[in-house]
Amino acid sequence: MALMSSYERFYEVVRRVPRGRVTTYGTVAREAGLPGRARQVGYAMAALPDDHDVPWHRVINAKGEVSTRAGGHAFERIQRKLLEAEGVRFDERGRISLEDFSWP
DNA sequence: CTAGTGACTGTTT
DNA sequence: AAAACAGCCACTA
Repeated sequence: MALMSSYERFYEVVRRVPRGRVTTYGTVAREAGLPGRARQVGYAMAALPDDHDVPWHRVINAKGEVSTRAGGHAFERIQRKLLEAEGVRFDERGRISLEDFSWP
């Protein structure tokens, strides 16, 4: 696997995020060797194929919140539920403590 | 080719 | 603490 698209690089990084931890878009870009491309990470997540094995729900924004998306809040609700099921705790404002849960 | 858009972020108001 | 700004760049029309 010599050549990988930037999307595939992002997916590989997200696959390394352990259960019960979260990481940010900017961190994924940096770990993938493409610093400053946080927006592309979000774009890559939106473009995930149906048969992926990428824990996309562990990727949140730099504020520690689940990012909102165009179209509706259904996915955000699912994302939060998945994280809570892994033991990630949200505060009363719907934010995660990056101090406690961020990866690496 | 240009222009608009967006699962973002760090800095400055 | 929250909002505005300026970078960022692949994708689409």
